[in-house]
Amino acid sequence: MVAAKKEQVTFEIEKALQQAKTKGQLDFREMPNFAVEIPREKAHGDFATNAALLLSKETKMPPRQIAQIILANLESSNNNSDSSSDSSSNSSAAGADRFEKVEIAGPGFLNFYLGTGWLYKLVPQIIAEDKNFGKSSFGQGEKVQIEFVSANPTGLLHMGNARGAALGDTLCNLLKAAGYEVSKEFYINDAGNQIENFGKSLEARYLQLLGENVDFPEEGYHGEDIIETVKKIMAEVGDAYLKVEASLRREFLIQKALQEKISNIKNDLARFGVEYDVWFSEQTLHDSGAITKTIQELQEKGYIYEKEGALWLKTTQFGDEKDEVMVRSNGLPTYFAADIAYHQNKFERGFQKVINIWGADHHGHVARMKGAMRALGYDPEKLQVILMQLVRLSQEGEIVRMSKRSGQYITLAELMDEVGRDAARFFFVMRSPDSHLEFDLDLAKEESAENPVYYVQYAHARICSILKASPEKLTESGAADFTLLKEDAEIDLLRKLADFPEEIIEAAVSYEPHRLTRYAHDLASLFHSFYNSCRVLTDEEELRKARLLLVEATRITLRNVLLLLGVSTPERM
RNA sequence: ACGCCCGUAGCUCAGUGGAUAGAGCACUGGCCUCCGGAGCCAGGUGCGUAGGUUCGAUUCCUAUCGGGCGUGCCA
Repeated sequence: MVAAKKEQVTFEIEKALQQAKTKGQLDFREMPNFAVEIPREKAHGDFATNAALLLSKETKMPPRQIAQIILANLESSNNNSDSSSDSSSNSSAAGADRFEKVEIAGPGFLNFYLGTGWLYKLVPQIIAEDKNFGKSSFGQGEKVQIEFVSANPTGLLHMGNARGAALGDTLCNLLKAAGYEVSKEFYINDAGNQIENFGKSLEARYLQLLGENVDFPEEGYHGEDIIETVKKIMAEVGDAYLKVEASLRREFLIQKALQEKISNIKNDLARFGVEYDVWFSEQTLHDSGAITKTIQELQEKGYIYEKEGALWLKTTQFGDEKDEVMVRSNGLPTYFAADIAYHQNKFERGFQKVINIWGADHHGHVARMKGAMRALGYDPEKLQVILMQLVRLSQEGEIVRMSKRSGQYITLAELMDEVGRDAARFFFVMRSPDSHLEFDLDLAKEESAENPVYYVQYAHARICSILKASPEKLTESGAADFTLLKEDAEIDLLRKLADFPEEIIEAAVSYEPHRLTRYAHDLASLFHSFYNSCRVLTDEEELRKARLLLVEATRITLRNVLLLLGVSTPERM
């Protein structure tokens, strides 16, 4: 709705510029790339453009004078349209869509005032669209694959994984709402070195629990959870693997433990509201020969050479500081080689866009991976990596150091126990991925009104309460005279509701889920203000009906945005 | 040493090549005969520093300082 208005404004300005050029009033070669935006200040109208400022240099004229010319041409084209529509039986419908007024302001901005007519059509539209309000076909069904979390199955999910989960899942919801076809994927690193390590750690714990005196591997996983896992396995098989060959024992423990770990991860993520479409095993890439095939392909294209018994990829050709090993001298492919094969596999599956959410500690990997994709003949632009900065945990004013090796970290499960899913998800998505998110455990634990998620949910619950208390059911008052909604608080609320579909598109295309929490908070805030200045259940029947429907439209929008965020929508709190 | 990210109010963070840079928390003072006070309204010396590009820079560029991360035949 807003988008349509914006297009109209853009179109009118272009028409006016063209007209001025034709008349010889303005001299420019190409249509300037002017902006049409919703001004920060309400006093600056519904839309504003900087077209005159941009043309100042080329035309060698003062911006305000240019604005004056544009304005004059806007008016004359408006008049033309008006006179043509006058011949129709009723010109007021067309007139309502036209600008109420256009002003020159500041250094040369043109401010457009639309009036309120178009806003009054909004409420019934939102109510009719209901769960679909906000959705669009912007993405035109483009197939997008998004991989996130992909935590090593050797441990539990930590805060960084939780941030990735919240961001990734919300981004998926956003992209779907914006008309993309999205597939969510978790890449299971169930092969390679860390699995070897995992096996050694499991074995050591197993033998220790059976009373054997063995050292724990230096590079092993020291976490308590490994012991728990081994205990569970022992409850099933006892000491049956005490005296078997070490490699068999290790293999058994690895398989059992992986099963248990992955199932834990799945459960924790599901509890966090995240369900994947695909769980992709790295091991399958080894088993199917996909990695070998990828390496061969790179070799044939001349990107691979041998040195000191290892195969190297010429990543320096892609701007890397040094080349990377693909196959170690012991014959085993590296994680990097597997990851290239994995990404090739993604493109082979026909995705037009492939998104990864990685921790910032992997940033060195981005250029290499994009380079590898180009080497394989794919457009690296289609691979989008969202880097998120690491989560800092603070408690009692101190930064808590987290390390997977040492097993010192707060898990996703613990986080949900303490602060709940709603608060955790909202909190993680609230910050831009670029920010070093500081998670204050004490504050989060408090579960008090300090958490912004309650503020938004409270608005929703409050609305539900009003609707319940209403003397008439909404269906009885489907129609209303919305022009009765004249208060500033009402108009502000309507404008915010109108923004929602475009807000989704912008958040989706810029991969910025945090815009959504901002929108949710702003909308809740405008509702609370409205609530305090306008009584909904007033004795004036017509006004009551109009306000009830406005409130219902607000409820729908709040619910839809919370749904996108994966946050619950309580009717009572 | 080099590379990437960040530096905005007391704290945690938004934001933009444009008009008077915002929110939450904290602090102070108001607002319930009335739909939920987990609410509303009012209150602020802030864009790390120095140059440059521009009609206009907090935003873009360069340098510099401070913090985080990375630079493995680990993942």
